[in-house]
Amino acid sequence: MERAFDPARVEPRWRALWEERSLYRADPASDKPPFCMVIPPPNITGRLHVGHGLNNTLQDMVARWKRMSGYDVLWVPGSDHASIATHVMIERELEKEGLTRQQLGREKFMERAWAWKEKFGGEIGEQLRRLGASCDWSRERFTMDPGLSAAVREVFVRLYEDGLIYRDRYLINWCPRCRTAVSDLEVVHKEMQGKLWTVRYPLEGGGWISVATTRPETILGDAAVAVHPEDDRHRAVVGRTAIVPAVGRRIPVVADPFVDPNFGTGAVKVTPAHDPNDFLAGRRLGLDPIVVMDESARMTSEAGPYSGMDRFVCRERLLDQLRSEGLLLEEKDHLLSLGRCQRCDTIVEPMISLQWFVKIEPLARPALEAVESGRIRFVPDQWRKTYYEWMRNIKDWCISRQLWWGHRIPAWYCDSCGVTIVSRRDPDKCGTCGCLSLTQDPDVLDTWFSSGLWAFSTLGWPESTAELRRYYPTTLLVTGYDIIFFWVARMVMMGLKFMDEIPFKDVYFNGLVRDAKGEKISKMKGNTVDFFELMETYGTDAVRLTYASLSSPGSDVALAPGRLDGSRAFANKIWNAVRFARPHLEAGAWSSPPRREHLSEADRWILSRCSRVAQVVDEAMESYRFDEATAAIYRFAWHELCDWYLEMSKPALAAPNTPAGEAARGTLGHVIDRLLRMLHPFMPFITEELWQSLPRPAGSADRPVSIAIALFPLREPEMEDAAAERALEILMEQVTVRRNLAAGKEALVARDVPAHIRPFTEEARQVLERHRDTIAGLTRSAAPQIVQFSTAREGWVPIRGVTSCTEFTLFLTGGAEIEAERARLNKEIERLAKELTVHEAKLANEGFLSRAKAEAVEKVRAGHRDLTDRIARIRKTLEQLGA
RNA sequence: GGGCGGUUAGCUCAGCGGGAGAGCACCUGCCUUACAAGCAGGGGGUCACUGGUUCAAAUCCAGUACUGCCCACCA
Repeated sequence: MERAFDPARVEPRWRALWEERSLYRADPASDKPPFCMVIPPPNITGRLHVGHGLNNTLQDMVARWKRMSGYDVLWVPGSDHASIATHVMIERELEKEGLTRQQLGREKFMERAWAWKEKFGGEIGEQLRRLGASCDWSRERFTMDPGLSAAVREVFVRLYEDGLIYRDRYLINWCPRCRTAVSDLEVVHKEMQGKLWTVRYPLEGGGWISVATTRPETILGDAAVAVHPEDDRHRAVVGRTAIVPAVGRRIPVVADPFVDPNFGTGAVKVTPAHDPNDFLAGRRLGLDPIVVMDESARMTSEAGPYSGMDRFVCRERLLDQLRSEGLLLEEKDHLLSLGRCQRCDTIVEPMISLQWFVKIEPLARPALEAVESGRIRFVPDQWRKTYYEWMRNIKDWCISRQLWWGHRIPAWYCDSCGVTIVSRRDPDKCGTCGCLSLTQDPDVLDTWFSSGLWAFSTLGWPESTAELRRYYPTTLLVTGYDIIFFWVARMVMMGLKFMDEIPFKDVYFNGLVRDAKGEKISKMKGNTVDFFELMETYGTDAVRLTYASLSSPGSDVALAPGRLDGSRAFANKIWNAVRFARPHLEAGAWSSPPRREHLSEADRWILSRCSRVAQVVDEAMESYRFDEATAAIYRFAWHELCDWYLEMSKPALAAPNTPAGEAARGTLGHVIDRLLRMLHPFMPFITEELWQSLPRPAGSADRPVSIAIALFPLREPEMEDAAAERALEILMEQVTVRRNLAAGKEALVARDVPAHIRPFTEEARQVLERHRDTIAGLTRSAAPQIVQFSTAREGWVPIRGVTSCTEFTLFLTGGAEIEAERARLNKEIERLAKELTVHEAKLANEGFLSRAKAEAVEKVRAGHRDLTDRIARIRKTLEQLGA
């Protein structure tokens, strides 16, 4: 067995076994209690990234833990067609070929999209397996597979029949690059330095009124100028007619309270076709919208001389014209928040358009209640507020997209009478006029429409399947907080509407993954971390452990190399602990749990600790404290089992045929076995490898084929032993103080001169009497004497340390050796003092620091501190020598 | 403009009413027959600031300052 853990050699083997044996297959007929999660389906737009890594690692930890705890676990895997996101990816490819999707045509485009899906959809599965994800692959779903498409259609029709889906001409967000409507959520607002222009509109019959705008090109679509009804400055102009510059349109000056009299000039241009506020104002005031931009954001014929021009070119030209006509009064910098397309970053344009909407309020009300009442629990709790905030101010959801990749809207329009037919089955004729010529709506649905159904559509809805009956509502959803509105909220609404039941009981929101410096990872910044390289470098288990150890509720996860290093070191530590244990376990029979009669105090101590840690881990998992669970195991494995127990039990293990040896062997086997099992959800590969490599205890039933289906360790009250724990605390304290006293004075510590321990209590005395040899072994020295008074010894120098229950006296060699050591140390101080002088001079010379030099100086300072420290330490040793 | 977080050792983070902690980095000594990705020891923090509550505050309350994120139609 190799001296170091090599993940690359170990991981593939177990992935194969897990797959072959279908270990993660759920069984609706099982008599175990069900536990179900649906994966947040990754988009088929590309490879998984570190964020997916975190999300799926946490899910897998819960899945494995629950499976080992006796649940029938169903973790449904799958992927999302990601309508608009996939469009953007494919269109980027097309662009390289000099094509647009319109040139390619709908059919050809769909072929490409399906090919894309085949490629990336498949890779997603591979990548999840690579991570060790214990999904039920036999139940893998895709948002556009036939079953889910049927669910989408059923939902659309039912919502339509219930009057919750309607079609309307309304002002929506339009992405001119994607050439589709997008929902409010798909618009990302970014602050930018822009300009605010003040423009003068002539009034008919003389005079003028000036208005401010950040988008001058919309002037061409103005339908009115509005002022506040109470604004005295403008009272006189209300009712008069203004002339729109450049196009000469005559528009009214109106009064409406939506105008803020304190902003700009107090008068505002009204462009009902291209601004949300103005759209509503226009409806209120009965103004006709004038559409001046088309679907590519080029100016329409309504824009007169600017017709056919790009919106931003038009802006500049128009400004030139206004300037030359003396109508541009002012131009100043203005901070503005620009809406951009979430997927392609193009500046979106508010546009009037005929779209399908979901009337959301009736769906939102029960969804709000489900969380308020606690039927659905959010972890961490703080996200409830965010959810409430959004739900209480929710607006109708624009669900139609002028795209091709997605679920086509099941609506047909009669070519002769124009009636709309929404139907579960494709209609062949118009039910109203009998006409045979019907045209299906060309649009597809927002990608989130289908993901909103994911919790039940993946289980077979609208069919009443065994899965649906058994696993719905699902138990837990693990997802990122960035899709709380996009996805979580919509699943709650859809679940309640169509299943009449919440979609999940708990929602755990994992953090965002950030880079080593804690900064948000983005392609723009160029600080992306390749997830697969990460696993390559550190091993999947170490990456998983790092994710878990950094997952404290409500905080993001920074991929700090230090943490990853620590996890990798831990994997190696476990590897070597088992490498040490294996020959002993192979040397003779052992039973688990070990027979009690010959157990040493150390045995009883580690068994007791093992039980307590199992309980801590189980409780931590129950409350989704992955950080606490892994910290408890880490500490136990490294700092209790390895640092103390393995060292203490070596003498007993060396004598396998004695009762003590057998007891130690049994203890070791028992504890290692349980450690591996409790660690398995976090580090599945290494634990499987090691667990499989161990001989099984005598007389045990056949071992499960995989540790993944072994039982998760629980507390064993009969193993808990407070007396042994207390005794070991005393013992460890003595060893530590002995090491402490000797540290740095190795030359002066006599191995053959016993130390004295003066116990303060009878309890301590008894413990120490029992463990004199253990102390000797762990400190590589002679056994200490347990004394009532520590007496001075001729020719030896005592140094003393006090513990909670003893005074520990260590004797150093006396006389000549001390003098020699003193001389050596004095010389060392001299040398360091010289070095220190140099440092001080350097620091003094710095005077004014250029910023660039600051770092170098900081280094010198650190060196300075170190030197000072070292001198102080040596002085301390000298003092002790003098004592 | 609203809302939610964060500010603890050089770095990444736990702790959230009585002892200031972990991993990494750093320093010292060790290749001790599981592990040098290791062992043993060590240094390092007015727990952002101010005020309040309390016998007691990193921890509770109020405010301040930075900082991150979400939401929002102010032209």
